[in-house]
Amino acid sequence: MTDPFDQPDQPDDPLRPREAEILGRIRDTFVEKGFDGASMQQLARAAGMSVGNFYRYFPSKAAMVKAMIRRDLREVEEKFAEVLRAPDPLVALRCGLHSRIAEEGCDDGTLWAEINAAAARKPELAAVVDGMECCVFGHLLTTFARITGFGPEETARRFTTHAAVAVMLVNAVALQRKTGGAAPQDEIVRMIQRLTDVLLDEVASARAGE
Amino acid sequence: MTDPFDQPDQPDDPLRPREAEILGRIRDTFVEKGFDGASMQQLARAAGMSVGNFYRYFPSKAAMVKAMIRRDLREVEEKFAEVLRAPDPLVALRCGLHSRIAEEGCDDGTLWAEINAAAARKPELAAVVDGMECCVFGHLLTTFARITGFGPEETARRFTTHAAVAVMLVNAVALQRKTGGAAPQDEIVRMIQRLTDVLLDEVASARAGE
DNA sequence: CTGGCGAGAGTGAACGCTCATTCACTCCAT
DNA sequence: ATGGAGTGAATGAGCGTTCACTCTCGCCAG
Repeated sequence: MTDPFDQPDQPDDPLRPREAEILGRIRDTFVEKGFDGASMQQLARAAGMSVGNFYRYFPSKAAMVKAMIRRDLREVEEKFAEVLRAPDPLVALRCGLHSRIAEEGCDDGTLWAEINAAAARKPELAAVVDGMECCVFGHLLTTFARITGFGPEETARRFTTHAAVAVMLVNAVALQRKTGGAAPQDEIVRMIQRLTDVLLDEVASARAGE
Repeated sequence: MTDPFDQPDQPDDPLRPREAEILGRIRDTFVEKGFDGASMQQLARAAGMSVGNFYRYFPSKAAMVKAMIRRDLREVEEKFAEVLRAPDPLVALRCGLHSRIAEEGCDDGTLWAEINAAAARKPELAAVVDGMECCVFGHLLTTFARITGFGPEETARRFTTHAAVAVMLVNAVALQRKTGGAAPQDEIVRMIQRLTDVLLDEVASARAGE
């Protein structure tokens, strides 16, 4: 637990291609077996290599999850950058949220549920997850600021809760297990999208100087 | 996996007091270590007894979770019965949902996240969780029917999605890990309550014969 | 009153197994 | 020949599960 290898925690380390490839290969194993359930030998086999060699790339399960989260975060940041570049950020954000909610149905959700559950008891994971959420928060608030015309601190004062709840809604869809068929998935998606619209409308209707 | 001991799966078996007491003692261990993370010897120690004796009460971890879920379900059914007895079921339901959302902050959430993650890969658990959700669904729809005056099948046709999303919102609050302080918990709670109100208002505004 | 008996609660060492982690080793391109 | 990539047997800790055992009652025959 002393983690002497943990120094290269620079948020900008570029995740070399080999690591990324391995991450892609072991994903399914994590989804199927869970964080505690997946053994290092199973993960190594899934990655197509021996245990010993596997340790050269990821010294622990936590390290893998960290890498996964960092990779996902990178994608999300890309999306936010696009939104800010768009001519109408409100429309772009709404559209981005909608498609994120619609996509989230796949087993991304299972993986995320697993990571969240694991984070609840491994503090080092919790730190990474918190870092990610905090970062998403920041981007969301920046976008809100652009939309409303408020300054950063005024935006934070008014809309931090909106941002938090928006994140929760996206997570909620992701975490939803496939219910036996009680309600059709696409209708649920549409309704959640409508609820996010309620939040965005509140933000948009508070434009500065109106 | 043959589960010959599983016959007493009658949904109405009364969960004898000793089992209930043990459940109360091991709860925290499950919360701290997770489903796979908590070992039988740890759980037995938490229950204040030896491993051997522990097996006399719960032949597997899944059995414990089943018992926990059944106990929770019993409480929820009690609440729904109250709502239906109330003079104005809409008000009672709204109030019940609100307080459920407000209470859900404690580590109930962690436990539920754990159970959900575990259910994603242990089919026998998934069955129990599905059973519970399905049951909650049913009660919610019954209440909706009472509120609107529609028949059961018409209510289901119109409002199954509303029920599903309401359940999701409650879960979302429960699953929320304590974020470092990005947004104050009570404001988030209030906003989620407002979103459930959006759903309930839609249901209520569709009263039959208006 | 008493002695013995059986049932239920409780014990913890022991079994076979899987796990995370290490390490002496081999390849092979440079 | 050097060093990075890769191997897989070995180690020891910890796991779920079992089982032979003890302890403590209440009960009834004598």
